[in-house]
Amino acid sequence: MQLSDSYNPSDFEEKWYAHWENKGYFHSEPDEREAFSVVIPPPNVTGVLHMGHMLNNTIQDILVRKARLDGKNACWVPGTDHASIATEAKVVRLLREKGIKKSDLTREEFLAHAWEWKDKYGGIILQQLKKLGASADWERTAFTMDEVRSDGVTKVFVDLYNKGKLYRKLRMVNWDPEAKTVLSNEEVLYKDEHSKLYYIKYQIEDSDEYLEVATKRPETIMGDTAVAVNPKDERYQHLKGKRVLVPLIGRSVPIIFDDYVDIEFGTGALKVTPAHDPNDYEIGQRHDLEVIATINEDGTLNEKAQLHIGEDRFKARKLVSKDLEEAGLMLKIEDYQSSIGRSERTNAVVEPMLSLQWYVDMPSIAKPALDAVMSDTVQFFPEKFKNTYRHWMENIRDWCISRQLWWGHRIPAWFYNDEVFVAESVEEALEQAKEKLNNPNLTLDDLKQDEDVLDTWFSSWLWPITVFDGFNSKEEIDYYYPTSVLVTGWDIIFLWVARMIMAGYEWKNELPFKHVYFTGMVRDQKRRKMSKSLGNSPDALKLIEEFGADGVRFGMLSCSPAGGDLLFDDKLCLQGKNFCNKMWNATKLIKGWEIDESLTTPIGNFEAAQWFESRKNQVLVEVQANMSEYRLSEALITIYSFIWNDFFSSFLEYIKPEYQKPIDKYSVEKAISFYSEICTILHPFMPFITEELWHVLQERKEGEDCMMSRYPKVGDMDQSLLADFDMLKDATAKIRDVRNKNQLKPKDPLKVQAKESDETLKFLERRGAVDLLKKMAFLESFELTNDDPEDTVSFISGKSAFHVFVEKEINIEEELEKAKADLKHQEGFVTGVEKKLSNERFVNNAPAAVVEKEHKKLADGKARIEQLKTLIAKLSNL
RNA sequence: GAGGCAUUAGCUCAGUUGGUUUAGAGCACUACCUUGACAGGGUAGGGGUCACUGGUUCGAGUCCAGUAUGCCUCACCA
Repeated sequence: MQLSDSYNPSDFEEKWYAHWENKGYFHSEPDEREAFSVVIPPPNVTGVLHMGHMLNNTIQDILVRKARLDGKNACWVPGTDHASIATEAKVVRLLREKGIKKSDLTREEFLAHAWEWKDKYGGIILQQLKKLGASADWERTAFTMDEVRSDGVTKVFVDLYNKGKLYRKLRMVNWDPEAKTVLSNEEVLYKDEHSKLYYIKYQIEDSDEYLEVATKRPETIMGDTAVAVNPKDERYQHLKGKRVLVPLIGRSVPIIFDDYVDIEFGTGALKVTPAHDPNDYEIGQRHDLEVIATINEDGTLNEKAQLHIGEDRFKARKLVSKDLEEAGLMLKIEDYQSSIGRSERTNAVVEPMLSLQWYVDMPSIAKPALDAVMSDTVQFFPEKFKNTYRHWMENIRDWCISRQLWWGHRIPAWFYNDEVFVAESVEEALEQAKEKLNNPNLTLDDLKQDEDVLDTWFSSWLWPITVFDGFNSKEEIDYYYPTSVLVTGWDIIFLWVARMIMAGYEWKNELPFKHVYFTGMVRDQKRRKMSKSLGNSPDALKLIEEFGADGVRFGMLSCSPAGGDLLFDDKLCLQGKNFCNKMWNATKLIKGWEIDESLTTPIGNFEAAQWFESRKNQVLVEVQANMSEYRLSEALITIYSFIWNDFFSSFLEYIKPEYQKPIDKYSVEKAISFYSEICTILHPFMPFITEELWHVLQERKEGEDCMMSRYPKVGDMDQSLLADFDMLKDATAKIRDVRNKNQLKPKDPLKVQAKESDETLKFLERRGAVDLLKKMAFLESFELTNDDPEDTVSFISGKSAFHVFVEKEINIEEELEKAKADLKHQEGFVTGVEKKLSNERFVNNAPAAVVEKEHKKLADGKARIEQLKTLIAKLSNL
């Protein structure tokens, strides 16, 4: 394959993705290999790709591709969820634009529209994931509302009901007046917002006295059915048995005494509106108060409010406030900060309402799930989320799962008058009804199915089971379950992660995944969460267009510690793209070399290859350690600097022939085989460029693709060789520095002598490394000496002095100063070590290896000091 | 109100169960380098008393306690 002149990702990214897909590389079937399975956190079917998805799916792809390269049977199941509220809202809006009102449609008609929309636009996000390189098994694409997944939902609902872990109850709920549905606690987001505290006078019945009450919500006073004070409150003892009149409407309500009331807060008197406040409702229950609901499902006041009927609750607040002022009943209005709950999906202020809903008894299923995480059976990365998880699980509350919507799984419960029958089908429900009611004449028409659907999460929590058809067949679920790792954001730890673990234990009696990797939240440079409304989120597809998928993947990953925030910056993608460009050019260099088979391999090249092999093994160990702890960012940086520094800057420079001279065959073959291994090592992170270069580097057989290659195994590391090459690198850098500081040309040949020592003697024996030092530092000679030559610029490498003969006036002052500073540093170092070693308790208590290391540090330090002192003496005499 | 997490170079972060030549990386910065794979580049360099105060230990960026600052989660008083 030919290489074009410059790196241009759009030239080949689509080509390779199509190639992989056509070859069926993404598809997995159970076999005898070890399985590595991952289920995608199903994105909302209405969604489009944003930065969070990019990060999350890049990470999954890295893990899956790595597992594949390790020879595992990798299976990444993609799919979407039906996003009840969001999708229904979207479809309602689209219909409205066409002039169709939802209320004019039957349920069936509406659902037909919704499905039409879903089939046409749903799942765009999955197509977008392909641009990112996601190696998901598209043949397995699942949807929470398809047949298999729906079937699981029904089975689970019926099962929980039969086990007595699911029930229907009248309760104060979180109502979303915009979506006109109830929400679970987890779908309500609380934030401090500015509001006002209104101080209102309630006249005491048959008296001129007033009782002052503070409230945030004057528009609810028409629903008041009592005013409460604390029984210990001295101020109100005389009001026992008295009643007050609700302002504006004049209803007479009792003054009640309840411990709940805080004497310190406000006026110490609380208006009680049982229909519209959870705490008031409980007080109402205790005191047997009337419940007067004054607010409609859509947040407007109803006729029970008597005033401002039909007005929205916020407008009504202003109107009632004005009424009160006009009536002289408003004492004062204070600014006030308080926590306001809003719907996660619609952002509407949640209205507490009394409503009959279905609930799952969570405490009854939570324990195994809590234990699994606390014992690390299910392991969290990072670990700190165990705390959050435990806290929630130990205080878990029942889960409200019904929703007043049409788009979703309809609740499998049928009513006959007040009797309810829960079954997998209406026929079964009918059988139950006939038996229970002892009425064989009942027909299907007599039963009326619950109108509501289930919370979307009630299908998502089964995802790791249902994507493998785990409620119906054994083959796949036994092979792929439990899945290997779940990659998701910590923001849905309760909404999704905890519930999946509970479902896993409830129905599979087993964990759903072994590891959970919590990604960070993608934020902008000002640490703001990226959001549509702020407009601070870059267009994901445009980014890919600009930097290439590999560049974007690099950018996302190079700054994403697990669980921490990710401060996204375009520049990181640019760095990724530049890295690709560098790899491209290095390939051009290698492919441009002319091979002369008659040339013998220089010993330097030979040793360089041996060194690189050892260095590679070091890196592999490091990468493996990082990957196994999900330190992906570090793994990538390790690989990045290995490629750039060790392979390009060192190895290729070591073996590079002189300009326009040919190279020996061995060196090129080594370069190509190393580069191929590098492609495999980097492939999980940057799949496209590595596949492209893999094929450019050498002709490959059909099916011999980088994506399906094998990850290199860790081999031996020659520590002595590595040490010699460290000296080579260090000495080269320092000689170059001498050139820089003395304005010597990079290629003026220099003479260098090193003081004879055990390490320099050893280095000299490494003939190839010596050759390379001469080559890299442009030396005309390098030899050992026992003298301390004059007229040289000197430095210390390791513990040995190196002398560079510069044919130039030396700035003695500067050299002396530098040497003295270095000496001071070294002396401080040695003093520290000596102190340690003179401490008997250290020598006696520390492990032998540590003590020995300290001895070596001391000896090396002393050797350096000696060299420096000699150098200083020499300079001082000049 | 309860709990959690953080504080390391100008910025963003590593520092893997306390011991690897008295703290690392990327970006940013400085100097020099441009007809040679690559200026989307090369070569080298400067920059940190690891928030503060005590303690444990032979040894602390790493463990403990307290202080300060910041962030987050949960539960909430109208």
